[in-house]
Amino acid sequence: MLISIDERDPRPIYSQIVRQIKEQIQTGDLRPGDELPPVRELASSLGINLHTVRRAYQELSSAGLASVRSGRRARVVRTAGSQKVSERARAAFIRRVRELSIDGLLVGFTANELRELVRHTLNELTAPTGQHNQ
Amino acid sequence: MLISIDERDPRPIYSQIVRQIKEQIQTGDLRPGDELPPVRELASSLGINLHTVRRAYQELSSAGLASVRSGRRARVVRTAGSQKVSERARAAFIRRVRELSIDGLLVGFTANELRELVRHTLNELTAPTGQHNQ
DNA sequence: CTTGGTGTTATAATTGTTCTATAACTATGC
DNA sequence: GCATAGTTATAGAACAATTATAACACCAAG
Repeated sequence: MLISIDERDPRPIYSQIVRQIKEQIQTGDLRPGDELPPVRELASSLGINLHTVRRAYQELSSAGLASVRSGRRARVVRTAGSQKVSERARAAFIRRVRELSIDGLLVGFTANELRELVRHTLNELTAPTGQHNQ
Repeated sequence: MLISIDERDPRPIYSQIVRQIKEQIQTGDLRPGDELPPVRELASSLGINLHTVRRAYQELSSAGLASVRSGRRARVVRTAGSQKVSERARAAFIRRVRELSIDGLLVGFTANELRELVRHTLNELTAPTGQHNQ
């Protein structure tokens, strides 16, 4: 489990953890059924409190990406990424896309550059290489 | 100046204001040189404190989108969107694109759906209609 | 059925952020 | 000078994030 905390990142620690685990799930570094480290273990290895890790696991659980249940180790859920998109989640996500697009344009990217950037990013994220699946 | 505050939105008020002004700049509702309302005026019209509005204006100023200087009205800066992308801003933005892409995939969108969503969003944002320019 | 490892719950204290409230200050334009 | 801006300085309330402790509940393995 490779997780690191960036002190300069203004985002909360639990959120950084969620982000990195999500990334590992998407890239295939974490596969369905894989165990996440125990909260105490990850906490002490990162030098943080167990509740901070717990909160991260809860977020993953709420997002339907991890199964955390008392007594058993937290695991990456088997159905990750294959669920149907709820209407609410869909609307929220579209808003995020719109906001990010606006920021990109205002920062100086052209629409074409943005389309290309997204295309490239998606290729990288969904390419068989690095997926570790099979 | 059409700004509204959503109590249910967990994001801070100043951040909601920034977001909406950015959007209006991008869509052309606010054009380079346009004046923003005085902090006290916008604050009272929204029923919030002047410092909250001030903070929003500061963020816009930091982002290079508004010129706010003592004694004069805050204005939308003329160079909005035409600046060169700094290497740091570029890297930060690419990270955001990657994160949003991962979230989209994990929520259940396909790569094609995401590309299409971005294409559609960018078209809407950069189409001549609604730009109010010229 | 006990034990060890796990997540969970409960409190509380600390720190930083957001928002409000007041008041005074400084800069600009007329 | 005066009115209209943004700015600075406190201060406090409310909330969020993090830490700290301790005990509790659940599960698998021996």
